[in-house]
Amino acid sequence: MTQGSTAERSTELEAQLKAIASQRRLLILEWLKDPEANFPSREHGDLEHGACNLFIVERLGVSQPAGSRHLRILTDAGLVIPTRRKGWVYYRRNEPGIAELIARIGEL
Amino acid sequence: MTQGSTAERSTELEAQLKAIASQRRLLILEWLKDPEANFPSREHGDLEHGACNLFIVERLGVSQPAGSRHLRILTDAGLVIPTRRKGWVYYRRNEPGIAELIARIGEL
DNA sequence: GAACAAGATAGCTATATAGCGATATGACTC
DNA sequence: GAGTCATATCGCTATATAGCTATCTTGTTC
Repeated sequence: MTQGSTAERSTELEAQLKAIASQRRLLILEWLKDPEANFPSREHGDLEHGACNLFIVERLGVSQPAGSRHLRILTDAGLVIPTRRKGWVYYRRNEPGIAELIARIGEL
Repeated sequence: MTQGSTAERSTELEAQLKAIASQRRLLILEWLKDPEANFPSREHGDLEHGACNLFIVERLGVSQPAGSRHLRILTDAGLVIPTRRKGWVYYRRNEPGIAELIARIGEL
């Protein structure tokens, strides 16, 4: 059984809903739809893996720790995927995860 | 213009997401899919208008004020519709509102 | 219109969330 | 392997949310 109980699934859904119930995190998800358009390239090919944490934090206009936590909440909810490369962490949308959340909300 | 600004719409979306990012409120919406099955009838024909506040509070297992606030949050978010009748308030799902929210989340 | 009952609001406490600055961790670079 | 830079975590404060009891408001009934 890779599937949790109903209660666990409910709690997970609640966590995912809380993850997107934030203006800043909605913005992050929106920006990550098109990293090339929304963020500078740190080096050739970076944007394949999404946007550098550094630029997300900067664009959010919050402190680095605050941005880091928003990204952690999105990561824990399975909505973005971090990729470590060189000294940086790049974040991209987890499209299957997002699609699954949308499907579950569709059952409301 | 009946439509608010983008910022207002975003804030409204955030409020709606926060409204459903709660186990208790998700339960209320679920129960209201079938008031007849989930709640006793207060008098003939009541359930057309949804479930009586009283029974929702009781089934939630929280105090009356706590239940009242949950219902207010759902009402403010446009997800349920209250109907006052005799001494009671009945709540039913606002299906168009829920559908609109689902559609907006689908754009995530 | 007096009595009563349902629901909303007020005032409070406890917990959760979001922000910050400071610091620890981890990974490149030399 | 020492230094440095990006990111994560810690410790704190401020605000938001959720619960309670007590009380106010409102609508119904007699």
